[in-house]
Amino acid sequence: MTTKDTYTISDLAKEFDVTTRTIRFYEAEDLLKPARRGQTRIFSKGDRVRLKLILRGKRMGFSLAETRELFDLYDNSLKGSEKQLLLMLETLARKREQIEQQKKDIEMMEQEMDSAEARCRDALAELQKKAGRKASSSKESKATEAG
Amino acid sequence: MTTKDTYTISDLAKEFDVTTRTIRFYEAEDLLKPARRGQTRIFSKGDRVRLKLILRGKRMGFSLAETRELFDLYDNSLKGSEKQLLLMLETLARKREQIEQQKKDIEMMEQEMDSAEARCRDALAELQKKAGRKASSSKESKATEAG
DNA sequence: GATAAAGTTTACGTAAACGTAAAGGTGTTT
DNA sequence: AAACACCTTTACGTTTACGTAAACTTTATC
Repeated sequence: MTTKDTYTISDLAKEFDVTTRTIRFYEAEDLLKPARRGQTRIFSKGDRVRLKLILRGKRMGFSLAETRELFDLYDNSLKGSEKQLLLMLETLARKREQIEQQKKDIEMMEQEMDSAEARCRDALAELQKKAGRKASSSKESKATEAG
Repeated sequence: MTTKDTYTISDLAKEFDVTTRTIRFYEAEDLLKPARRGQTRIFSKGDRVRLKLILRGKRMGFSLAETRELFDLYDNSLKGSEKQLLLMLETLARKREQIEQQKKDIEMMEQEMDSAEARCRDALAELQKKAGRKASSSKESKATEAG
């Protein structure tokens, strides 16, 4: 085998930098369904992937309910009646719109961060110019130009 | 003037589909600082932009605290000591990393949605093929091919 | 076989982000 | 001036997503 194929709760907690409480909470919310050996939870590779997806959802601003909805989509994309499948396609379409909005949001935020950073660097340069004049009036001065 | 240049609280609430309670909450959290005429809040164009930014932050999964931090960056990008400005640049860099991660997250999620949608459509086609056979055995059948 | 380390359940606590309701001021329109 | 719409503050309630602590069992190790 390439890697381990089962994990303890603290294995995953360490790997993904969450607490065991968090992982147990996700199980209580039916987002994870680890096997048991006696009382002890045993996580499979699939469980590990699930956890990774939950945390990705969090980074994207999804609630656990939304992530659960996505899991249902993935899990049931082969089952269900025609009506169910059509509903799923609609849900997928809505999620796609949401993602498209996020992309726009990200673009705009990047532009604003660019401009904030530019202003910030200008202000810094200004400060250093003043400091430079002060230094040259008391001692020596270096080149004014910067690469 | 091109558009209105002041707004009531319910103007903004309607435009952005939030409650007035939400807007008042943002003011209490110092994310908005509307003017007052007597007791009544009067929102400027700047306030309106702020609100838009807050809601964009929400869509991106930012907490109000994170959004406030960004506001501070924008507002203070021209002020502060050299040390402060350098700290701001670091904060900006961290935000950029966060955004980069989000882009990756979005890409992967899109791939998964593609595959979920494909499976979904396959399952649908399968169902319709069966329905087609059933129909043809009792009555007539239409073309099997789909555009 | 003691004891420490990691696992478990149960249960109360908490921060964030509002919802909801009460009680009242302002203003305008019929 | 009565009624209605919209504004305000104050304050307690609610949901989500865990944190924290207590009490207990199972597993590893010396």
